[in-house]
Amino acid sequence: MYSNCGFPLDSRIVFDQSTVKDLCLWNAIVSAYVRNELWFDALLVFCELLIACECKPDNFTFPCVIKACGEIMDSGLLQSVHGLGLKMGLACDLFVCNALVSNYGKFGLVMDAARVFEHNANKNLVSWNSMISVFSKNGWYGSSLGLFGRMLNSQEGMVPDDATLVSVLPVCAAEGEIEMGRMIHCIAVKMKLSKEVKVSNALVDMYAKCGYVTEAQVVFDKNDSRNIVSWNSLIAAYSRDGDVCQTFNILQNMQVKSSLGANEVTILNLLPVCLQRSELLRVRILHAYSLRHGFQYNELVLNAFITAYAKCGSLRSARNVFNCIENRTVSSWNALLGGYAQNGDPSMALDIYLQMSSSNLDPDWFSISSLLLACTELRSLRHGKEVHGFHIKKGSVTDPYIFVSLISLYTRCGKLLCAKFLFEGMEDKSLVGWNAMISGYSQNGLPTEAINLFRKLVCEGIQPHEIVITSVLGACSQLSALRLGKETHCFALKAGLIDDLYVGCSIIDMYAHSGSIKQSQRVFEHLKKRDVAALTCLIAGYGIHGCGEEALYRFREMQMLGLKPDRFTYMGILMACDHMGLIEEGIKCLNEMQVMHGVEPELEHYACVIDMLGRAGRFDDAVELIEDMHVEPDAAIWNSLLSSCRLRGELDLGKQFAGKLLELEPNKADNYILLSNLFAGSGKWDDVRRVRLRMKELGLGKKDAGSSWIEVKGKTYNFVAGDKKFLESKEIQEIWSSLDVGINEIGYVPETVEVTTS
DNA sequence: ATAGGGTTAG
Repeated sequence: MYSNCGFPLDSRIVFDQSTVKDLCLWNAIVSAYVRNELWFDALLVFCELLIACECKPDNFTFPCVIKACGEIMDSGLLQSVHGLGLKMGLACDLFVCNALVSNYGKFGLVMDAARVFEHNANKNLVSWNSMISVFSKNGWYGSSLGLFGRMLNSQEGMVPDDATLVSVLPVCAAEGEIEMGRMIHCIAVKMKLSKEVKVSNALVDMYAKCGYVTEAQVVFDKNDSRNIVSWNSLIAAYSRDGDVCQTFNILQNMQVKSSLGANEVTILNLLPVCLQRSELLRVRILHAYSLRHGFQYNELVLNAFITAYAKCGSLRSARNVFNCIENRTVSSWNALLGGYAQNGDPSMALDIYLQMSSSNLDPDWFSISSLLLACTELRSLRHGKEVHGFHIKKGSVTDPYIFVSLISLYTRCGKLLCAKFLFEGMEDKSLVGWNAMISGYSQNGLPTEAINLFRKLVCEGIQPHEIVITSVLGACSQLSALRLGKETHCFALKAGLIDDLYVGCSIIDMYAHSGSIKQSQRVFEHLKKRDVAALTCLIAGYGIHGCGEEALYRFREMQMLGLKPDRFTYMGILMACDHMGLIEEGIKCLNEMQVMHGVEPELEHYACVIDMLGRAGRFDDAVELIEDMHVEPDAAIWNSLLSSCRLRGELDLGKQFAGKLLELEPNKADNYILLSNLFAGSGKWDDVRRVRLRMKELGLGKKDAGSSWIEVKGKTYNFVAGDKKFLESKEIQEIWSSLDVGINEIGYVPETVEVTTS
């Protein structure tokens, strides 16, 4: 009697006072403890029962004990109890079997659960549901759906209930099995289960995870009984879709229409959609709300805030959240580590890793993955190799993420053979893996290899996605391979990937680099959505083609449309100005980028303007600008000034610039050649000899030979200066001679004083 | 029934 009132202590007294203890009494006390979640007490009484030997536990005792084993997370004990049950001949009992199945499942012992399930001769609905759920919760998705099918076709005529549907729907969600999901939706409607809150919520979740946000919304709208889980699922749907506005609209609706407040899960669903600087305020508001509601004790919430703050550009706030965590787990460290690695402070990421190791925590695969990203960003092969070594030492689990990160690390550090070795060793090469390798080739100036690998990918019957197309277009662009580029453009059209903004940009860029700015413009005009990046590509394209005016026009148009130019846009416009010698416009752009759009000029931006000034002979202005910069000038800047001095015969200034250049790059042959050409231009032959002697002393080889190539009927021909391979062909020689004559007639006088060593 | 952190691209 007491056992039902939540006073196990009282029932214990009654129990202890009884002189004759029958099984009924034992069972009452065991189940009282279980009901009150006093698992250890339940197990102790069970032991007492066994020791007392007065009576044998039955098919009511066992399920209680099995549940207790599951709750205290002791799989060994569970197995012992199972053995005992077998000995007592209870292993075939329906209730014992069902309890065993779900508790084996809890420990991930799926095979053991399945064995018990199959062994059970009289399965009821709970048996089927339990097994389906065990498969589903342990990631055995195929088996879960398979068993669901078996259940529908079973001879016992099993009819699924809400619990069944709620177990299989997450499987469809995880596997993106929209067809199966729809079928289950039909079953739910037919059986009048679709209005059950749990079923309806699971449906919303399933549609959302399969990418059908509208359908998720429809299911949500059709059901009037909603709880916080329903709202959370819908919020998650829009958040996953990256729709910031809708995500927060739903939140507002939830608060207004149903007067429900956000809980921890709501926050966890809201935060991932905040991944831009512009969402920082939202994160701060959510943070304040969370503090007010005591969510700061939830580890998941804190980690999510660290990530969100980092993504929104406030690494300081991310750090503050982290500092407030009392019991830091590997996950908390990982959140911070990833925050620094992904958001522009890779060296801090390495620092965090050291701190993490010294606080006795063992980095896991997530940590390694972030570390590799940091090393890649830093182009630090040394650190990268260390991390790789550490990963191998840890047992080197073949995690696809790690593989891809390693490939990316090695390609970014120019070690393509290492990358290729890893790529070929990948068991199932993911699309991302293919892309890492393809873009690796492309980034290292090996566009032909990139395209060949892409062909291989298509031949293997893999369907490429937007990102791969972007990489391939980048390779085409480098080759100026118009035909190949067009082919890729068509491929993207056919594959329906053309509406992606990145793809659009790459196509514009590819046509511009392949000599067809008209095509770039046409592609741009046909874009469904024009963003900053697309306009930037077009502006840069105009720059390449010497259309400075058009570039400036588009640049103004962009601002009128209310689009904010970014650092890439400024790079494009400055290069266009540089190309056309539009110095004043260039200087104006440089001056306004910080003031008007908050884009801080980087070295490349300065380099462009300095190059312009140098070409115009305004060396004083150039030097003044260098002194004003808040960054140290790099070799490229001195190189460009030195080149300008050579063209203008500015010997003394040139020598100064050369000094700076050689300080930074003392071992590059090209720099010495440039200096020697400066001397040659002024007839200082002694100095020329001196420079060349110095080169010999330093053991510097020849300058890289300049080369050019052209695509004719799909075949690419390479030309290197001094190459006799093609010039032997009579036709080419004849054309060349006539060009030579023509160019002289217009007044071109070739410069012959330069001395090259090639 | 809803719940995190990592990989590829300009």
